[in-house]
Amino acid sequence: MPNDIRKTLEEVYGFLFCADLIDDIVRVGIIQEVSSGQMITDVGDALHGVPLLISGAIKVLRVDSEDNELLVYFLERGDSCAMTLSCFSGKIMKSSIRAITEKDTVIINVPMKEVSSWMHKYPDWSTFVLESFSIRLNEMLDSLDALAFLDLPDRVKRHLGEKVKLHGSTTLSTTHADIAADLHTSRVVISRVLKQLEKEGVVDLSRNKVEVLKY
DNA sequence: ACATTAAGTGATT
DNA sequence: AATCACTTAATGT
Repeated sequence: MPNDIRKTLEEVYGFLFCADLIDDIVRVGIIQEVSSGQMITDVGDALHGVPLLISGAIKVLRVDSEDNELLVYFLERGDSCAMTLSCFSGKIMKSSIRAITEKDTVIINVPMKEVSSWMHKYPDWSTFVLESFSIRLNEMLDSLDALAFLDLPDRVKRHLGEKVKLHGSTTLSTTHADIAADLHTSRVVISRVLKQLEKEGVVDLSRNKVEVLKY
């Protein structure tokens, strides 16, 4: 099994991390396999380590006082979470986001104290941390733009496009209510928007399924 | 056949 | 674009 992990790690992170760093990750990392739709982290949870995504996808959500959600961005293979990376002091912090698996997902969890020493030990690691921040920040700006500048039909289209890319399929197993939750709106308005998109030939609708025809 | 959950719709703000 | 109140349709037991 450890050899297996090493191989996948090399596959996903090999071009970023030197062999020594990969050795260290294998040594201290804890493999976590999570099935789709599971909440991994909630707002207020203590962050004990840095998760490195091996496969699958995770959606990162913001939550309001009434427990309504808003999708911030997705994390994919090779990504990590900026939230946890920000604690390189080694101090344990609390999460300000909720993380839910979008598909069956494998992550390798690195304890916080290791991570902080790697910042000095491995230039590869500090580069990875800074690059991750940069990517996350840009993704967040994209989401902010969508939220501020796009009307709902366009936001729905954008969201569907992202899901298609993520799942590698134009057939999405999702409900109108799920989409509504991600976009922080109500199911009724999503149903209406989707109906309109169906008339325009953009999607094909059936129960628990959205077939994306144009994106 | 019945209950449950998803989706559609008109009216109102 | 949101909410209410209700209907219709699909699916599981």
